[in-house]
Formats: sequence, C-alpha cells, structure tokens
Amino acid sequence: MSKSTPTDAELEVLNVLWAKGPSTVREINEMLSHEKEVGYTTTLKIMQIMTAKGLLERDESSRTHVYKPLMKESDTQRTMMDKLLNSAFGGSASKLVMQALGNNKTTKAELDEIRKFLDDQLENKKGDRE
Amino acid sequence: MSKSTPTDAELEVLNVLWAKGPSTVREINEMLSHEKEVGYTTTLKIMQIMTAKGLLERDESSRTHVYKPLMKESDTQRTMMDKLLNSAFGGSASKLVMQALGNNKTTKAELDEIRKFLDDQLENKKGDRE
DNA sequence: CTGTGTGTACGAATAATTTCGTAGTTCAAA
DNA sequence: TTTGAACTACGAAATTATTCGTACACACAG
Repeated sequence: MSKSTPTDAELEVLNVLWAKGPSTVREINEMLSHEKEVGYTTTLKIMQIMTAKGLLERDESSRTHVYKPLMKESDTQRTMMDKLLNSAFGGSASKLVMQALGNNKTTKAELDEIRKFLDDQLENKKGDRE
Repeated sequence: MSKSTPTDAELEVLNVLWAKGPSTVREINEMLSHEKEVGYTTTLKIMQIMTAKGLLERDESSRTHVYKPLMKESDTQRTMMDKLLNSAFGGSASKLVMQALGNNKTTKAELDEIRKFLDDQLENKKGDRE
C-alpha cells in the first residue's frame, strides 16, 4: 500500500494547517490570500474535497467548521520525498542529497547540522549488515 | 523566469532518453512497456506534446523520427528538487536532506559519499560570508 | 501492383484538478 | 422582524494531463 501525495492546492492548505493548527476555512483562505489571489469558495471546496479524501478531519460542532490535518507533516514530506526519489533520481538518495546541497545557498549552520545528523546515521550503521 | 517541471508521464520518457540517448518512439515505448502497459500511440502523443513544449527535439530526417531531450538530467532534477523544497519543506534544504536520509535504507557507502561531499561543501564555505 | 507492417498526425474521450457562481442556512444587529 | 454578513453545499466550467482510436503515408516483400 503506497501513500498518495497531496495535490499542489492541497499542500498549500496543509502547510497552513501544520503551521497554525486547526483552523477555519476563512483563516486558511486569509493566509493563502497573502501569497496569491484565491476565492473563499475555492478554498472551501478544496478543503471539502480533502475531507472527503480523508486528508482532513473537521469539527462541525460549531456553525463554522474547524479543520485539522490527519497526516503528520513529516509523513507527508517523506511520501513526497520518496516519490521524487524514485521518479527523478532512480532511487538514489545520495544523488538527491547532493543535488539539494549542491549549488544551493545552504548556510554553514545547515551544513553543520546535516553533518551531525550524518555522523549519527553512520554511528547507527555500525554492526548493521552491509 | 522559473522553470517548469515535467509531468509524470513526461518524466518517464525523459528517464529513458537520459539513460539510452536519442531514441525513437518505438524504443521508448518498448522500455516503458517493461514497467507498465502503455499503448504505442500514447507514448507517441506524449513525445509529440513534449516536442511542442520544447522539452524534446526531434530529427525528422529519416521516416522514423529520433527524439532527444533538450534539458540536462541534472537541471531537471534541480528544478524538481527546488519545487519540492519550496512547496513541502519551507525552503529548508537541511530538513529535506534529513528526511531523505532518515528512516531510509541508505547504504553506508552512500552515507560516506555524502559526508565526503559535505566536507567539500564546508571547505568551500570558509571565507564566505555567513 | 497490392497487401502488410511500421510510422506519424490528429481528434476526441476520460480523468484529475482547480476555480468559482449560486442557492440556501444561520445568526445577530438594528 | 427584517436585513445583511458569514457559512456550507453543490454544480459546473475551465484547465491540464493522459490515453487511445482512426486515418493516412510510406516502404517493401511477394
């Protein structure tokens, strides 16, 4: 069973929900409006569809419904990563990582953080097969 | 001017072209057939559209046209990476990298390779601002 | 010459996504 | 109580992507 990735419009909604926590359609639409023009009913429809798909859950106890995501941000990130990994990088995580860090303007702080993370990974690898 | 990312079907075609070099529709379709069922004219149409979009170039000098990609694999990878980075990781390359390496079964060899790469990156960072 | 195999062109059906108008409900202020 | 603002529901248009059937061109074997 492989997970499905949210569409672009859905991801925009999820990003707001992950950042702000459970929100109403109006709140989401308000945030999205900062980035681009988008009608209220457009956002509403997207969120209704997401609820039907099982991406969101909504609390209907008050007249103004409150939505919250059903998937963790990190799980969604992983799913999307895996898709990119397999569709564009032939499954090679190292190629992907180097592409991500390559000509990008990653800060030294970030690079240090990654190296620390990498050392941990290598540490955990000791005693493993392969 | 921001670059456009190929669709899923287009990416499948590009993957074959990058691996095999300039090819005919039949050759591409043959390769794609190994993975999934796909009609010849479907592949043809996709490649015609890609040519119209400027993703492919074709040599019509022989009756059987020969197609080749107009974008480098690495450029396309970067473009797709950037899109994922901005749409799902808030632009944080380190989050993305750690997600990629996290619970994934990356081999020790790969991790070593990445660390080497990382050290180079840090080396080049010396004397830079930030 | 004629049929068969291999090609391309093109239109159209289908599907998925995104966008938004309209209708109807509810609540509360005037 | 009437009115208007804020909501939800729903249908449908617009867009993009995917898939494939059909038509027609060309080459070459028989």
